[in-house]
Amino acid sequence: MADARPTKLKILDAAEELFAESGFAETSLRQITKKAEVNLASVNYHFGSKKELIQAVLERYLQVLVPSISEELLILKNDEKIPTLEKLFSVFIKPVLLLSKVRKNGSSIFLQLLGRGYTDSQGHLRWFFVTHYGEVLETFVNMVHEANPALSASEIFWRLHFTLGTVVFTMASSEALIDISAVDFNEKIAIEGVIERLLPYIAAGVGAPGELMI
Amino acid sequence: MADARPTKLKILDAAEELFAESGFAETSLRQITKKAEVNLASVNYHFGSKKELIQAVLERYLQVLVPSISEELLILKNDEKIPTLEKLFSVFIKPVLLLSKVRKNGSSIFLQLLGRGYTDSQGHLRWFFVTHYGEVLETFVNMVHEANPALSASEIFWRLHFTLGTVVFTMASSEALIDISAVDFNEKIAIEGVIERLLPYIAAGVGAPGELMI
DNA sequence: GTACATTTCAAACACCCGTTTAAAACTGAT
DNA sequence: ATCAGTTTTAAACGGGTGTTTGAAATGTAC
Repeated sequence: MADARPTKLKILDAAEELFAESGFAETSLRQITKKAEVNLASVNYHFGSKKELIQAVLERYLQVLVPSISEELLILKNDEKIPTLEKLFSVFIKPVLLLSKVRKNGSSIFLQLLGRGYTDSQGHLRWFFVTHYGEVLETFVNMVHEANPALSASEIFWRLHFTLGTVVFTMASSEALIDISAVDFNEKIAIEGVIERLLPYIAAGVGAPGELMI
Repeated sequence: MADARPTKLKILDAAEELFAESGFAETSLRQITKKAEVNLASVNYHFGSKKELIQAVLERYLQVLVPSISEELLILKNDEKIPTLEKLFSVFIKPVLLLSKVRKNGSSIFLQLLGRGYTDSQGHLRWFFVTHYGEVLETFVNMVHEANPALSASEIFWRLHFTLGTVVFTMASSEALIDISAVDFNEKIAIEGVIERLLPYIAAGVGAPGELMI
């Protein structure tokens, strides 16, 4: 039974799994093409370079995800009430979970890729993110500010970066964490469970009072 | 003017800076020995392997840091009152800031190294941490539970990992974040400033109410 | 000053990487 | 069946990696 998928797809599918598992730098084109059962040179033929393959892997998800998030943000924005932080962060949940319909384990893989993208100091990815999808991000930041006007712009900047760290780090190691949780606490949770636990944490963190006396 | 430091020290000093800057995997022994102005082979002669060099770099800090944290934890533990989460997390501040007396920019370098240690999926480091310094960690987790008994052990596990993610991610990229903050908000802050902003965030996150209805 | 142990050094080793090449195989239209 | 365009293939290229080697240099004790 031969695999009918076109080579380009086989490469993308194999690459995203390996990237999510081990990171971008640590995954070689030889591993990818072996898993995809295609020739080594086909990566450069179809994508040009490894860099462009990484971007193609991410773009396949972002093309679905970002418009969907953007849409939900607009709905919230057109409400008469200013949304709470919880509601605001919840905007990401449905679109992310929807990714699992696009591809098996899509949500989990994408979040792991996102984590890798930020931790594997691949400079070109930061640039890629903001130039392609910076607009939605800006809208979101503005709405966070509206939801919590007591905070200065600088404080929001820092807290959103703390939040990014939480999300990205958790998701990059989510498989290991889920395993530990299953063994140590007899709790079998899925990616939805992780998100469920994450939300109150980050909402409380971003919404914390401004100053702390030690 | 010849450099009088012994070769082993020269290597450690050069290595920690490059590791903090670019990560462990991304830093080659050739870069390190060039910066240290020593022969390439001397790393293997003095440390055995790159892996052991990485551990030696971290151990130099942990040897100072962990006993100091352990001591502060004991003081809190012997108090009659159960400490708040803020007080509990503050336990790390003084010991970490003290590292800058041991070596120039020690606090910042160590925190960046810690970040790299967790994100550069160097598996052997996780093992190294828990086998060498797991005891203090356990004490700390127990005290967090006492400070917030409403949370289940599993919830504490997750929230402390979220916190680790925040700290580690922030510190791994702290230089870039401090730069952005300086340019975008005209705010010149140092590592102490980052910690100051981090504390209320993680205290609020860990102390957040247990469940959230969406 | 000679003998011994430690440390330094340049060179080579074996291996893995991303990329390129040019020929071969396969397409689909005429 | 022929031809042009696309895709696949094996092999090689140039370069970087951590590590090892064996000789040279240095340090130390008698």
